[in-house]
Amino acid sequence: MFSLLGAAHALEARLEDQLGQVGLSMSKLGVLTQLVEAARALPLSELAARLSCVRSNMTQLVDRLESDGLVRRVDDPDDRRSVLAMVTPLGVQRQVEGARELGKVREQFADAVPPADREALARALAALG
Amino acid sequence: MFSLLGAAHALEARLEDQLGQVGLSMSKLGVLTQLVEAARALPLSELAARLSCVRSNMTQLVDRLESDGLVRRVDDPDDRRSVLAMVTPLGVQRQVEGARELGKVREQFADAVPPADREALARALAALG
DNA sequence: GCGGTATAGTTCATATATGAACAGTTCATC
DNA sequence: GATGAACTGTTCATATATGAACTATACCGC
Repeated sequence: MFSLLGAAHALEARLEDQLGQVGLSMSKLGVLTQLVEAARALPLSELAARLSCVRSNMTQLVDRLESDGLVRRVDDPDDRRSVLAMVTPLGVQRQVEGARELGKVREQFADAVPPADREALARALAALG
Repeated sequence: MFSLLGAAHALEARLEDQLGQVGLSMSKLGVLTQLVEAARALPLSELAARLSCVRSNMTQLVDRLESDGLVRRVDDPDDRRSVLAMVTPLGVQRQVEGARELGKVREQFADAVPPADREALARALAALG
């Protein structure tokens, strides 16, 4: 159990480190990726739901993304309660860079797992979901 | 890669939840367990090293443990720079309760992994360490 | 239309973690 | 013995996350 937590911790550290080279974090990249994939501005609640976190967390995350210039808050014309997060051109560019860095880590990860154990690993992890 | 992160995240949530029932967190239980196992007061740096975190984190963690009444700060008679964390009787009691809750999660975890995949899982996780 | 309920985002308090900067202390070496 | 390097814990700023409390808005049933 603790090897799983340890491995995940080490992996997260490597991810944060790699993303740090383009000025991102896993959380920030997650938001940008959702916005890029949706190809439209999304309400903060929608983002919170997609990234499985509470709304107050998204408020702060978008605050930071906004002050990084990667996202802009826009009023929702259809619902005055709602605030949409819209990715900026710079944000799109960063998302691409972040995804590239993520890909590198993914490769290293794949290389590190003994090929014979991949299926069993996937199965065991799925059983824990 | 993301199933690993997801599984670890879910596991952590279950752990925190279970420990929450006795008023602890993984971090707090970690400190208490180190102190109980060492059977003596330990300097905060030593605790930080054992739990692989930075010293400033330990300062805050011990602050919270102290206000919970589970730990006391004591001057180190041999080194005036050093501050020792000493577990209180209540802290010892909590550690026992926390370890019991941890054991429950460990059992659930073991039960969830298909027996045939255990070795491969261990091997794969070790390769990622 | 009104009233109650649900939803959206924010704010606040809190927990966990990092890293930089700082003050006091120890220690090796000259 | 003085000096400088190394170490101790703390403080501060920051990032990430949760959950409770709050305001404004939307919507449902009557």
